[in-house]
Amino acid sequence: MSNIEKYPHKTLEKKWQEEWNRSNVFKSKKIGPKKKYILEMFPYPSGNIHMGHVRNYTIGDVIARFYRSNGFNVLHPMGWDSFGMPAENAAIINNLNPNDWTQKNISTMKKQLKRMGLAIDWDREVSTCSKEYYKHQQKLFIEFYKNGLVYKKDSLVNWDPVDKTVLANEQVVDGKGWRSGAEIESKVLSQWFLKISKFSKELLDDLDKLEGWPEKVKTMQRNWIGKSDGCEIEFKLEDKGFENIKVFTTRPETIYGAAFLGLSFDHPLSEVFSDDAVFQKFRNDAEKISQKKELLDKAKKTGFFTNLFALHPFLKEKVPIYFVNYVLSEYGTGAIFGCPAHDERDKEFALKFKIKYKSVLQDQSNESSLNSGQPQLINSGSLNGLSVSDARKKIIREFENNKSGIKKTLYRLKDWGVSRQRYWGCPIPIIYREDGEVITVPESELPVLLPDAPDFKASGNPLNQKEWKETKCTITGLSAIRETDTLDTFVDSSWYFLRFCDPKNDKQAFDISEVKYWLPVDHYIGGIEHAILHLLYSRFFMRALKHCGYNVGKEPFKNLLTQGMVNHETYKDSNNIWIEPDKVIKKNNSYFTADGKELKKGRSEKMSKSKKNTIDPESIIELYGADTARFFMMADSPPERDLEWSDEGIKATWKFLNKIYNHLKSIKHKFVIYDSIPEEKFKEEEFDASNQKPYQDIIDIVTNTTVDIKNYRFNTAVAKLRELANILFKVENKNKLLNNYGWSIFIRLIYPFVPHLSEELAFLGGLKGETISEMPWPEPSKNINFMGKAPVKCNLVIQVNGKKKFVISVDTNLNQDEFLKELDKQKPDFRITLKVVKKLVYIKNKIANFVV
RNA sequence: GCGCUCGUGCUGAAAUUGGUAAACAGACUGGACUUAAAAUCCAGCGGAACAUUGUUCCUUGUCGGUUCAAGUCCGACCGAGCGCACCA
Repeated sequence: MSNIEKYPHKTLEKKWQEEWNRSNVFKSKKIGPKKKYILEMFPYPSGNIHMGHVRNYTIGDVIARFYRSNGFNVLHPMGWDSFGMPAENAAIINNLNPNDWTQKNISTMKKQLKRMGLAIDWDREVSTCSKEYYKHQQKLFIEFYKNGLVYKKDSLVNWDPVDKTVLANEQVVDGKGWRSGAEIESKVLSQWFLKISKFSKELLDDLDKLEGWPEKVKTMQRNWIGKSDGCEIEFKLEDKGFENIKVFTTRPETIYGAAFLGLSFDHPLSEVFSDDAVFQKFRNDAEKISQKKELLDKAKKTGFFTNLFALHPFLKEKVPIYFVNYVLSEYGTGAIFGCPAHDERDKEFALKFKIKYKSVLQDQSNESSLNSGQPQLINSGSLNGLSVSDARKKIIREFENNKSGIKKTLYRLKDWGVSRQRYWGCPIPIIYREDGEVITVPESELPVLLPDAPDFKASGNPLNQKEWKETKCTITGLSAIRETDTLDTFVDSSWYFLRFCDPKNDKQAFDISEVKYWLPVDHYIGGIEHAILHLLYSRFFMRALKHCGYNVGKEPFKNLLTQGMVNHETYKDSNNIWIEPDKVIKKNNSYFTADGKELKKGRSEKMSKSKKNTIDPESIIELYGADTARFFMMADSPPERDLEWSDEGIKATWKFLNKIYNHLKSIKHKFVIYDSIPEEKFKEEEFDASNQKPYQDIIDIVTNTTVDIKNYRFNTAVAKLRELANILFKVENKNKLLNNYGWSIFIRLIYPFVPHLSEELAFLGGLKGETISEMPWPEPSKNINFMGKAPVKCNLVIQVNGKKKFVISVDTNLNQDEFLKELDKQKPDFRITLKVVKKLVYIKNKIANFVV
């Protein structure tokens, strides 16, 4: 057995968790102007926490504890995104009640989170599946409805055949369900929509103001909203018996190159051909490929000629009209003008149908266009000789003058379909009366509760049953049917950060003064996978609330940190079956199972059950303690990058903490609370020049660690803390006072990362009646003038022609002449060997470059 | 095709405003302690050359540019990851 004591992480962590609980030190108070709202994306209660949670919540906790120590009122709450399909699926498979299943998971995961030692105000806990929460959500839905932000319409929807529900566009990834992975089918259903498209412009423009968001997330949202500046052009038909055809284009200046019109298969004009068998064949094929991404990618351009012609708005020419299979019905007007000379798709189509076309832009390789730097318009009437941007401006004016076109901006963002044909979600508070009226449930009758004991044996939506859906309108007494769809769970998470500000309010979703005080969330931490889903919906909700008259800000999250995944090595056997890494035996770069079968080592991938490379946080906390797990999570990689899990890494982290604990115990350190410049204290003892450097280092580390944490650079903050420990191990016996001071600073700086150990070390060092959690952060300071004595020495790099030659140690703040004198003293030969010096660049305290 | 992010040792990585490249770790190697192992402690750890333990040179994907000075700024190219995409 080892001769040093293993540090008692279990008893120690339990002790401090109980102490924090007892003193209720993390309760949020609404006093004074300085606040910080720290939030991590709340978890879905799936059963147990995983390493991704550990990383997410540790990052948030470090930030929360840091700002609390820095004198801010911190709101750091936790809740549960507790509606959703896994509960229902578990219920169907194991014949459980979804609510029981969910509550059990919440209580397990709450215990696990508490063991991590998070500084959370648990009094503010919310759970989206509780009627106290969804009651307010129903009220908000009704308000949105009354303010024109909710509507119902028949629409072609994304149908997930595995989860048996509709998905929003954002939830379909590469044609597959984001959760089930099933091929998504198209289906017409009557659906509820939230009018997110009303705010397309704002949602896009305001991204520029979100300075605290990663560029990547903003780009993803920009792409998703998809703005196109262009022009809507109206073509008259040669045969007066038909309506004009509107097309949308972002390149109106190429109008003189228009060789045909292309319509989508379901364009209104298609009705004319409903009896035409050839057209029907085309239409069926086009419809099919539009529904499956794989078909779409492979499909060749094809079409159907209508034998109709449109008139070119400027040329007296006829333009043939085709139905084509590559124009989307839901974008723009579902019609385009084809310009084969300058569009690859139109070119492919024109070649196939032998449509004649001409170029309207100078060839890029042509000499005259090279001279001017940009191509000019040709064959384009009044536009000839203009650049693309000038021609565009001019042609839009001409369209608007002869009333054949209008400038227009389109957005790709569509309204948010929120109907889900599932039981375990928030009921939509709408009833359909027998007289045909659709009305909202009166406020006094809210919440519309889910039935307690649903019957999952019958197929389809359990709400779609007589006992629950049949009701009466209390105003008219007429009988009515309840809406049986429930809301998408992304609605639940679109306002939970508002509810945390005032979680117990029974009368309203939140009190505006509470929200005004706490919002926006100052630091929001979560996975990149919500870049366009949850984060866009939440931004929409704020604007929707504002539209309904709530005096809330526009942006919910001021700073966003998207943390990377936790990865772990993977192995497969010869049958491509995943093997747990801890069952792998390594021999000279080859890998085997216990019974000798050779394995292939795969890439390090995100921990997942299917790849069998997960590590259970509970067992890690059991073995090494929460502090070790937390410290390891923050130590190696920057938070936004992926983190590689390694058994050696976690072990080495534990060794470091163990070493600190045993060392401080053995030297019987005394915890002291000097502020940043404790010079008077130090005067009491002899304090010679040998202590100057370590003292300076301690001060620098306070400053730099503080800056690092503020900027999310936790890995470098940890490196500096290790550096400080290394310095203090060396300093140890030279000066007791400096040593105590250094370790006391260390204990306070390491507090956000390993709070239990920090508290315990201060306690062992004699801190009584107060805890580190209640103590202010050591104040970073600048320009330390050491004990009023001579300024400190510094290293000066001597370069010749920009290349380092050597380093000398000199007094700080020398001017150039003083420096040269000092240089000659230390290296008498150096300047002689240089011969001719053309130039000397001298930067105080940093560098001297001799150019020869 | 369009956009974003990023290329640094064996590995994770570090390097305020351009100013000592590789901090802090992991793995590895050697040594001390031990009957032995573990634990712990000490030392080494980008490459090359000359030389016998110090000196010189090279090194941040490639090529070029700006500068006294470039991992950092600019341009082109190569490569990786992610997002969007028949969006007119």
